[in-house]
Amino acid sequence: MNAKLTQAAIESWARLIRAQQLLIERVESDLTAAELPPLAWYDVLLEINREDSGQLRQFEIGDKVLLSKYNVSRLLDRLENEGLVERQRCEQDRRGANVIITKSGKALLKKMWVVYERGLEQYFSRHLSKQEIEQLAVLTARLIENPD
Amino acid sequence: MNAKLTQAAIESWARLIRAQQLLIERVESDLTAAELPPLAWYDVLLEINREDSGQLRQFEIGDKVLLSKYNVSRLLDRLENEGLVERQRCEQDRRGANVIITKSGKALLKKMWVVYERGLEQYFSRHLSKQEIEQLAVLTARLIENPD
DNA sequence: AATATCTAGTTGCAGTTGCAACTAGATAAA
DNA sequence: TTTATCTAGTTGCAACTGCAACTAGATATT
Repeated sequence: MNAKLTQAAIESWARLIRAQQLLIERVESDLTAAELPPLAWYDVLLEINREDSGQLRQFEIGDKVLLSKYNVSRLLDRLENEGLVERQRCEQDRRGANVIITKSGKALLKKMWVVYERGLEQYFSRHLSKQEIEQLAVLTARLIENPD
Repeated sequence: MNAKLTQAAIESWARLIRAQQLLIERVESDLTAAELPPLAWYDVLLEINREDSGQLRQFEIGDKVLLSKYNVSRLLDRLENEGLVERQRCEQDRRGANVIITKSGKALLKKMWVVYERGLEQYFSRHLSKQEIEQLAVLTARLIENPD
C-alpha cells in the first residue's frame, strides 16, 4: 500500500465515484420510466424480505441500507402509507418498532427486480468478465471494511 | 462477457454501490466537521479552475460534474451568493452565461483540497496497491464508457 | 423573411435529505 | 430507588433534488 497520493489514485477515485453515479442514475431512470418507486424503496423492502423472521427493527434497516435513522423513519412512513410495510410495537423494547413486509410489498419487490435485474446486466455485468467482477468485488470489499 | 446474471455479479454490484456511498459519506462528514461546504461545490469550482480560459458555460459544468441543468443553475446561485463565482453574459450566445471563478473561490478550493486529499488517502488509496488502483480505474472506466 | 424547432438557462412545486432538538423507554451508576 | 446516561425513533427547519413548465435566444425549414 502506498502512502503518497498519486495522480493515478485520484483518477481511479474519480472514476469509481462517477461509475457508481452513472449506474444508479441509469437504473433510477429505468425505474421511473416503468413508473416504479426509487431504488431506496427496493433496498429496504429487500432487507426485510430477506429475514427469516420476516421482520426487522428500524435501526437494523438503517445499518443495512446505510440510511440515517431519521431517513429510515420517514422512508418507512411512505412505505407504510403505500401499504408496503407495517410497523408493530416491539415487545422486548417498547421504544422500538418491528417492521414487516406486506403481501403487496413483496409483489412490488418482484416487479422492481425485473427492471433492476435488467439494468444490472445491461449497465454492469455485461461489460465485465467473471474474473473482473470478482476483482471488483474484492477491491470494493476492502474499501468498505476499512473505516480509515 | 457473460450474459447471465450471477450471484457474484449481484454481490459485486452491491459492493460497488456501497463502497462509493461510504467513501462519499466519510469525506462529506470530514468536510462538514471542518466547516466546509459539500463536495459538489468543490467539483464545480475545480472544473472551472481547470480551464485555461478560466471560464465555463453552465451546460459544460453540468456535463462534467454530472448535474442536471436546473441543479447547476441553482448551485451556481449559491456559489455566486457566496462570492465564489461570477456569471457573465456570453457574447457568442446571449442565452448563456460564462461562469468564472473568483479569488475567494480559488482560496476555498485550496482549503477544501486539504481535507479532501486526506480523505482520499485515508479511505481509498491507503488500502490499495498501485496495481489495484490501476485495475479499479480500468474496470470503472469500462462501466462509464458503456451506456448500455 | 416567416415559421417551426431546438437549446441554454430559470423557476414553482413536491419530494427527499441532513442537522438539531425532541420524546420515551432502557441501561448504568449513586 | 433515584438520578444520570444512553439508545430508538420522530419531527421542524433549511437545504437540495427531480420534474414539468416556462422565457429567451439560436438554428433549421419553407
